[in-house]
Amino acid sequence: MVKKNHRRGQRGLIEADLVEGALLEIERNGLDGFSMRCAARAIGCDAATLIYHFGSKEGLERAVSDRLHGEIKAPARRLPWQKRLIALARHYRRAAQKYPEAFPLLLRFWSSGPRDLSVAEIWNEALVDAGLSDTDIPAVSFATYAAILGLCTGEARGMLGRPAMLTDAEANKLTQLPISQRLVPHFERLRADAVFEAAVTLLISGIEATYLQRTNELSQKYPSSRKH
Amino acid sequence: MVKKNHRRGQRGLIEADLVEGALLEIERNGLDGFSMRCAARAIGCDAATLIYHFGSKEGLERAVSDRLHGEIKAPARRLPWQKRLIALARHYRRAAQKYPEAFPLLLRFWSSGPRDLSVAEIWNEALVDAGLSDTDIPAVSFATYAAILGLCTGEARGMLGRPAMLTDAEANKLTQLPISQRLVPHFERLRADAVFEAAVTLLISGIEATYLQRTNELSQKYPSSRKH
DNA sequence: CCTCTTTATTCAACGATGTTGAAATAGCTT
DNA sequence: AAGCTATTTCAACATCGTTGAATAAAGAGG
Repeated sequence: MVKKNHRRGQRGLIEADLVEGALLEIERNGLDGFSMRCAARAIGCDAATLIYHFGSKEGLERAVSDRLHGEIKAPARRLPWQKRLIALARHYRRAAQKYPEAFPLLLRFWSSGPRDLSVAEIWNEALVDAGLSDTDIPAVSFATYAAILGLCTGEARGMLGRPAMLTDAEANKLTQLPISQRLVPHFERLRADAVFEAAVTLLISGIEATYLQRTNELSQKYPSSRKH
Repeated sequence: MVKKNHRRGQRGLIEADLVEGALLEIERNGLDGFSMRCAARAIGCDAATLIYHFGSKEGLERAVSDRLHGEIKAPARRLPWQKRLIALARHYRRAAQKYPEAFPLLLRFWSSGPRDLSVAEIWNEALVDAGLSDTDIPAVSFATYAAILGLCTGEARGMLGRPAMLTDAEANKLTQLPISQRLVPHFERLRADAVFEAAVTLLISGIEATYLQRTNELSQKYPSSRKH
């Protein structure tokens, strides 16, 4: 909460508080229900103040998105590239779990903030250390990043918490879909952790299989975790 | 356009036209600028009519999302599982290119419509034919689907069209990021096709490497495409 | 200490939005 | 023809994002 009617008219510095308040408000009211006026009231200022600092509602949301990128910590450089990518992915996932409502903003303002340049650097560096050529890296970097973001967004939106089927119409339709019907109990038993691990393993072993020789020493030293 | 002041009060059937009009309006005005009143005017009806049919703005958007799923055609079952997954992914990508503004709705209303149950069936069937066990499929299905959706959303949002860096502040920051700086020309030369191919190849060869024996006959008969 | 300038905040107002309840209308059934 | 029901419209409401003028605080220079 910013102190009101006190030391007004001073420079920046408190913008971080405004962003933090907006983030909190998004988590309280949802991304759709988020409004400048409610956020301003919760923070203790006027809606026009937020517009003054961030230009528009979109500007504020962009700032919140950038704030979320602050949750991503750089992994130790001595780690093998696989573990570095996994660490980054875990940070994104943790951010998605901590701020599920605001997380989709990352997909909306992808690569438009200053902070994610730093993340991209670490990401690309890991791919360099993996042995990929400079010409291959951009596509792989983009693809893996999109995959992780999509995955975390899906988990944040609660795509696998609830029972997949609810409506009667859907239940009826399900009887005509043999595979899906057979898999229902497995889908119900699905843990979010398993999905995340599967995705990360898929991506990393995909990189190894596609771009690296099988006998690569890194691949042997730190083999991608294989299911049982 | 629904005829106005003419044959009013008749049953359903034209709901598809309302959805189509809303989809067109979203593509014209963007997802953020999309409003019930504008859509209604473009369609030729009142905003309240849309609420009557879809319950709310969110209901209409959900219907549009379901309409988008209609763009996904089932691939021939005789194809090997890899080609089937690739075909599905291509359909999503085409939908993202055809309706870039509306496409993010798919991430928003993931697995809440009736149509995507059919898509899920095909998706899961491909994984069954790949030789995955029933216990492994849900996680892999979810992970790959999230990855494809994230990727197409990224492309639809235009994440790789424009030059990655614009601001002076960002350009300055870039000088301290050696890897990213070195990769800039490669990122500028990046084609969207390459990103998509890289992602799909990564996922499929990841599945093969993680869940299948190397000597699997399918993997030899239809090897995942390797870059040059 | 006063004054001037710059920066930050508030207030009132505007047009537009999503949604609602009552009223009106068209088609179907009897 | 009359009644019924499903559909559409209209008017109204509260709320939204944004703007421009007014105001207050802090810093600079004398």
